Amino acid sequence: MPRVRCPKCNNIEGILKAGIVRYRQRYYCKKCDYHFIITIVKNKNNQQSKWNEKQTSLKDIAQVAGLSITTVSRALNNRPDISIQTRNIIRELASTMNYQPNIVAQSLVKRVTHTLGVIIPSLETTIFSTMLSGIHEIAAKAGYKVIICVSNEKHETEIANLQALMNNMIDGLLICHTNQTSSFEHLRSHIGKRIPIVQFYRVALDLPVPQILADDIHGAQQVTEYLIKKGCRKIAILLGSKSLSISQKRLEGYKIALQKNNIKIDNKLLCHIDFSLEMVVEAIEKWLKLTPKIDAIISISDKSAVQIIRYLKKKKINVPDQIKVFGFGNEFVGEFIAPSLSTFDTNTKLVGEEAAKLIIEELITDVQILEPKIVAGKIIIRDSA
Amino acid sequence: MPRVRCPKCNNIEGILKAGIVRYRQRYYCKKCDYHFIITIVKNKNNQQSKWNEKQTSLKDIAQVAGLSITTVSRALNNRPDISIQTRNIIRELASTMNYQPNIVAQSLVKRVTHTLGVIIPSLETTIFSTMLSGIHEIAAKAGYKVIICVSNEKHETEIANLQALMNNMIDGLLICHTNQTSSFEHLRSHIGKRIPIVQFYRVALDLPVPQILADDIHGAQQVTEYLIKKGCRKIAILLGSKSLSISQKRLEGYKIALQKNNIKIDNKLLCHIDFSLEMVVEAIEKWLKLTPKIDAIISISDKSAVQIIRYLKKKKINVPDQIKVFGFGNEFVGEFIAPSLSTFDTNTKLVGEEAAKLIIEELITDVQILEPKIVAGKIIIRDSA
DNA sequence: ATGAAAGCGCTAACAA
DNA sequence: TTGTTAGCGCTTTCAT
Repeated sequence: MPRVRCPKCNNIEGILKAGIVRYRQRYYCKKCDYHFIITIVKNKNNQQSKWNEKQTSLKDIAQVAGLSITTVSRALNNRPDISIQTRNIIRELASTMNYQPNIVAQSLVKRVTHTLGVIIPSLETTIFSTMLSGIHEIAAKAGYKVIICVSNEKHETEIANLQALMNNMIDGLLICHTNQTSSFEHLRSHIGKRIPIVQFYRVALDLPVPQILADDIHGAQQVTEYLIKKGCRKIAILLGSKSLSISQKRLEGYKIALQKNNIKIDNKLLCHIDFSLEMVVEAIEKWLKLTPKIDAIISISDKSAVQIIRYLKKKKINVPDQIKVFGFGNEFVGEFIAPSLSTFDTNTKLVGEEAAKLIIEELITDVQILEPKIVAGKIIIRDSA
Repeated sequence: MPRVRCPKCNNIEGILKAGIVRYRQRYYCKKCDYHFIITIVKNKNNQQSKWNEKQTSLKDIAQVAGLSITTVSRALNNRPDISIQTRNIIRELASTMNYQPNIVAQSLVKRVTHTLGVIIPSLETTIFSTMLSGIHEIAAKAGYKVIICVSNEKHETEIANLQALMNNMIDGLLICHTNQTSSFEHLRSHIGKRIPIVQFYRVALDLPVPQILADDIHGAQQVTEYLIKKGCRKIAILLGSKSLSISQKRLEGYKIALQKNNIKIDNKLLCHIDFSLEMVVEAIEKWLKLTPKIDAIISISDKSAVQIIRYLKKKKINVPDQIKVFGFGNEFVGEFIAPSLSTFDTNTKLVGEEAAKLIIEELITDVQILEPKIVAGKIIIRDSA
């Protein structure tokens, strides 16, 4: 029995348990023949009102129940080595005292936080928030919390975020790189360490880190082949940063399709941009000056594709008759623009889900799967092509 | 000096410091006349490789430096009461040993996690991810992390999320209620306790909890008045759940505008839905059967508004000539649909930013501002009205 | 079945 | 300027 002091004679010996009253242990002091119940000591410090509302801890419960902290912990954790009686008393007490375990303390001792860190380039782009949604959904199901860091497409912010997360806050990290990220040293120093990492969507292919990819090669290939079948021969393609898997792979798929159909690859038809409206416009203007005229544009994002369509409309260029336009991502807007946008649905939510599954799997089994996983997508034909 | 044991004679007394070699304290044992440097003890447990990569702790640094943990802590926290020399040694050592403070331990002792919890109904709706983006931006600037919980518009999930967050994980909570939330008991029990709460966008108006609102009344009023000015008299309005501030306030603004212009309020023109496409269609179909014919529809969201426009187009009803359509939210899609969507820009990102500012302010100053704060928006006129 | 004690990594009051 | 000690709330051996 833990040390209990008689409130009357202040004696510590000769204190006996004397039944339970309203879930509280009642005591009897032999020396002064006194019955008492230990009441929770209220914090009389009134300066900061909100700190009075201290969370009840195991200690508080233990004190009231007249049991040791250990026993209370065991009861609350459903350990077998405890009598059903005390277990029930403690659980009842915990609920009346509104006990909530302090998970920070739990994390410290267990060295597990059940929290996943996610670094994404933006929250205001549909594909990213959709992937995040997928991640969150799986994480929540598996009992993991999700803590987000937005890099705002800035490499330095990505590095800073990484730094900020790698201090025992998280059990695992999911990362989707910035558009400008071309060096991966910041990641390299964390590979194989305590915290598992998974790259998704935009990944560094040659890094020994598990990765989940959209089906970029096949997607781009399918789209390009479709356009060729429709008679296009001068197909321009708008890409993101050169160092990103997403650009590389889509370019690869594009090239495969052209080669298969014996169409020469024209570097003037390739353009790497960072997706600001100005750069989109700049790219189109450059393309429109070419002869022979281009007859199709594949855009790496639906948002840009939609802007392209609008620009072409303004220039009185008919879509799809003169130029066909194809997007990537199947965002909401594509269905509503006129002409409605043909696009490759990369299944972004599933990409997020798979990424979360992969890392949780690794956390549970401690097995790493380095083979990149590709999430299938599908081509969606609408009016713009 | 902390206890140092001579590796040769295993003696603990008579050990002297003997200079510093490569940032490490060198010792001299008087008894056996032996110089030594303490090396970090490697974990030889090879079962789980990744646990070998234990983070270096203050203790490790202290041991290597031959100083106490306290001193190391002080040096790393830039406390004034430390000699510049040791400070530099320790910092250098920390960086070579790649020290990262364990913020879980810090949180436990400081009782502050620098983490904000956010409960939102969805991540796949632009307004919510935009608000989240605003929250995150401000939080990041103030050095707070953000942990997200998605309620999926389910009341029970909201309750579960709340429960999951209220266990010392977070310093403050930002909540945007579910479409179906009508009882707020789950929140009530946390009001005034240790963790401050801020409601945003969709709030329970009568709860004594700080709140950030979009300018729903004025927004709806402005929109309605604009439509009236354009000659509309039978203006239908599509709303969300009755218990939400957002529906109530927008309805209020709508009614004010009608009353001001002596137009009788017709309950058949009001419709509360949950935003599934089916319900949108159902609502329109009901309205289209009315005589005299409706001449305008105000939708509580741009997404629904866009669906309305498409439906009307399909039914060969001219927008805006026969029926004008107005949305709320100024989402990306509105600019691209034909006819382009007139909308009330609720400035959602700013709503998020203000919510984050409010709670961080409260965390820092411990002052609560219960006066609801309204974030101004602006009406955007395009082709649909 | 229950309790004492150690320890997770860190901070802070008090000593020296 | 530095070290000792206690303690944050919890889990986990090891006794009993």
